[in-house]
Amino acid sequence: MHIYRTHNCGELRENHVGEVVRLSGWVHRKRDHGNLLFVDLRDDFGLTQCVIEPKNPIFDHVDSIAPESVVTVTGEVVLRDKETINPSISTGTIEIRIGEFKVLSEAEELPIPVFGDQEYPEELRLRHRFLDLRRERLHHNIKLRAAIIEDIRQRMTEQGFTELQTPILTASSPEGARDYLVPSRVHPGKFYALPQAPQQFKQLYMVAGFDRYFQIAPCFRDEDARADRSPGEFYQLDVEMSFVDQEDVFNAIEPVMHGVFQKYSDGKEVTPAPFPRIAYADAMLQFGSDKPDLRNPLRITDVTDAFSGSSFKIFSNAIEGGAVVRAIPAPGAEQNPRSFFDKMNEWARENGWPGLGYMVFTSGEAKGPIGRNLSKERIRMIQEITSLGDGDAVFFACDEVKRASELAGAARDRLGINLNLIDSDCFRFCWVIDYPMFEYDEEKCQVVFSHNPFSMPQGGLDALNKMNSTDILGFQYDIVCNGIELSSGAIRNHRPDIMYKAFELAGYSRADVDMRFGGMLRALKYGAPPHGGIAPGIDRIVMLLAGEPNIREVVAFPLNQRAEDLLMNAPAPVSKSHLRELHLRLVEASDGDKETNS
RNA sequence: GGGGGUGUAGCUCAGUUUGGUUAGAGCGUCGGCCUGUCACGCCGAAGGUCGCGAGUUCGAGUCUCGUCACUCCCGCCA
Repeated sequence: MHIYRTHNCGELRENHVGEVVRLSGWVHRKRDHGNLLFVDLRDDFGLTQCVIEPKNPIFDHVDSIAPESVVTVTGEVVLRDKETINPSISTGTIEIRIGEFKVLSEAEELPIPVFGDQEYPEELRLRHRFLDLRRERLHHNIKLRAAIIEDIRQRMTEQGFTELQTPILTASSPEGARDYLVPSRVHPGKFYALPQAPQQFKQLYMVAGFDRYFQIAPCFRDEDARADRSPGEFYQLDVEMSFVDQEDVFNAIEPVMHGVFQKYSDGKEVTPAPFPRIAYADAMLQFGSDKPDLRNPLRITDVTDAFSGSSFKIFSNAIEGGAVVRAIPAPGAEQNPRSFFDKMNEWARENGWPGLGYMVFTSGEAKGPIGRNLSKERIRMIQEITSLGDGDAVFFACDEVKRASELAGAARDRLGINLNLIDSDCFRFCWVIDYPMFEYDEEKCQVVFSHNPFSMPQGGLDALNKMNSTDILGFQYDIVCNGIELSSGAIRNHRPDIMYKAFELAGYSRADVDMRFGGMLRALKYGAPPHGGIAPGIDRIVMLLAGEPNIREVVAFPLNQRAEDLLMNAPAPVSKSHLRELHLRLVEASDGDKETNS
């Protein structure tokens, strides 16, 4: 008989009755009836009930074992009585009569129990992650993550993608997020950087003639955390394809995303391919966001014309000053008390907006302070544009374009929740396309890349030469699911002449570009195929499918919000000799330093 | 860097609004009882720097100020 086990804890059935078996696992739970003791034994595969009676000489030994100790149980599989069958576990028709009981590893009193679904503080959970990972929720999430990654690999491979590796120690990238730096021992004063994404390497693979690349790639960015953003590191399904246009990328990715979500969505409806495509400008208008949540049926409309030159002076004056008015519908909201509408306005003001006007349509009239100041024709115009009528209400966001969009988008989210309009039982995908290539940075007072500088501008060199730079669109796209941005992607700029021109518009000289992107440019000068790709975030995909509100719930060993590893104690100070070897000297931060740095 | 929330037993939380006797409950732990449980049940016990510091007061878990930790958001994330 094997020293540890003949079966696992989720394996035994009625057909094993009569066999003497050996199981090893954790003591999940004990139920002591005085003259009868039940021990639930748990491993990765399941739970098996073991039982012992006091006439057995080892009863006291078994009785005294602490929960979560690791033990080996040897004994006969016996059938349970009909009335003691437990249908909620796979091994519920049998139990093991304990013959031998060996303790492999005793557990001390637990800082967090493994049994039960009580919530515990995250700090405690992170410090004892190995215990938290034993618990059902995290254990399930991590196994789900593994299954999803395996499934993605299979789907990508089947579609003719080749899984290729890229370096972890590489060069700092001048655009984008803050890098994690690694000092070089061999080259005093010089540093490697961890890749923010394998962006340039995957393009180099295309140039090297590998037609379709993918990788479950680690990415490192030194940025502050959010609920859906792990600090430090995260994983992307990194994809790049040769000789493709935007539609080819969509056609390659849609079946993978749809397939994975369909398989692991637990019956929830998934948007069938092709996913809706929404132009960036339309997304900003209709959803007030570049990551529209299509589960929310509300659509924002522009009603500036209905207020322009009207006697509702607050809006008409603002419009003369360049403002727009966006309407957020609240269908069926008429029955709500006045406080419902006032609270929305209050919320907008609390968040720094001038306010949120509203109108309630009832028995052919528009009630509310705005309705009284507006002519019948204008009210009819608003009803027409918003497709609203009696019984409905509408909110108005009046501000300059960007801020009005933002407010309308936030109000749309809020109304969707308050009016209970969100269908939570589905995964709604869309593509957001036609991103502007450049935008004007108010602080820097110059045109900057609004997305990925390596993207191909729509219209190519012609557009860069002739168009107003902020009007130029890029072959850039995002894939969004339930309001969460899963990925950005683009058709890349594979032409050095177009690259120089694009960077020139963003204020880089030819010499700048040569210095910063020399490797990439050199590659493009010796025959580069047109190519493009995308990189959906693995952690966010798992988060959506696991139904978790926080990305740390689907990462086995996450850093906390301040980018610390509480289990391994990182980051940590290093010895002087270690620093010396790397040609580093620590500088105490004085007050003066702090001021000049901040 | 900024804003919000939280901080009371090992853990989850009540008590803070309106300052007033010995700060409570559940889970866990420990002890006792219990032959069919699977969130076993019953009885009992131990367990507290009310995050920390200062202040107001005859008196502070409760009020004020400061500070720290965690978390959510803004900034940031080509």
